[in-house]
Amino acid sequence: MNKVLIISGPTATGKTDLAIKLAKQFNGELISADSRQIYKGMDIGTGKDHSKNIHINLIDLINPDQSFSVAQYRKLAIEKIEEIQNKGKLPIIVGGTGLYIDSIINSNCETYSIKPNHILRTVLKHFSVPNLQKIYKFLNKSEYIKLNNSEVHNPHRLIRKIEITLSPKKILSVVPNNKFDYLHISLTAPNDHLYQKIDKRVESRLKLGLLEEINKLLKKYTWSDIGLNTLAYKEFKKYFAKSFNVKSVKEPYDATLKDCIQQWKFDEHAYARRQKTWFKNKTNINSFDITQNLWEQNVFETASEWYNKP
RNA sequence: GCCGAAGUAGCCAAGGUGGUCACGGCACUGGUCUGAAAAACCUGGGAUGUUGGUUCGACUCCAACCUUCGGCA
Repeated sequence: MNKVLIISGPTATGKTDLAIKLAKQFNGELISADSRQIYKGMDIGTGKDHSKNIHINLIDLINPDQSFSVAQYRKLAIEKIEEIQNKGKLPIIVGGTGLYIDSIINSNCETYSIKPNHILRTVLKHFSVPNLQKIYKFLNKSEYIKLNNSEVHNPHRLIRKIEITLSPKKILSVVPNNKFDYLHISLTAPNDHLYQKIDKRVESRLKLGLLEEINKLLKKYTWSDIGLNTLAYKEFKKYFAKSFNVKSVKEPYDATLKDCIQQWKFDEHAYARRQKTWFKNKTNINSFDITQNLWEQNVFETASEWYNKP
């Protein structure tokens, strides 16, 4: 048995709920593909709101001040998939981090074998984008001219390209290409529908005590810690800078708090759009619009057919 | 009712001695992507309150009207 079921889609489409139902149906076990739920202590903002008696793998892995990357995720996820398969169960990957999902099923990227060069990154971090462009152009002109307009202005990507070029390991070790028999189900919905759901969820997360959670995190961590550069947290930086003793959300909201909340909503909308773009253009995806009738029934039919096929 | 100020995209907002119908930001839209991805980047559409007047030509000047804000009644 080499099957893996994948449930993806933009935020607020009900991926986890669906995955839990499918897990019951097909004797499955969940693996998260979520780049933020890996952080311990960041629960309300990242939406770890599933019931306690559902076990989800690959969440709560590290503290918000620790770094993590897709290459590490890939390794852990593949190990976990095999472990679950060996138990005779169906691994179900569920999450909205498209890059993480792709690292499992489209593992054609040999650069995963090139580790970050922290010294280099620390230096390059201070360079302007035009200077990074010059450096990369100097090092590898033929690759440089292939960069598209968005890549060439993206400092992260330029630094990584430089890092790869300078890596002593010129002949890249071949990353084993894991060929799982996977079914990729992706949920989607029109933007307006998602925005409404997102806005409601924002309000409910505030009521659940998001601000208290942030307060608690700030006792151990700072805004410059990488984990706090996350939707639902970073927007409140302004508010916490202003008032240190935030106890709870009181209505009517203070003006600064109101701005933070509005910004959070907008950021979530933009995030959902980016996710849709990512999944829209992937091949081999079965897409289901959750505003259509019978979508869930259709998902179960598709999944059953795939699951029962030898 | 009177006096003053202001009316530029869904919101905030720049501008000029009248001259290719107008800077930005947010929102919204589409896209990029492989060891930071809830990140970081790229792209697109949309506007001069209304009606007249002056002028070769007005968003810019003038008048009236409408609306908003402040002050006085």
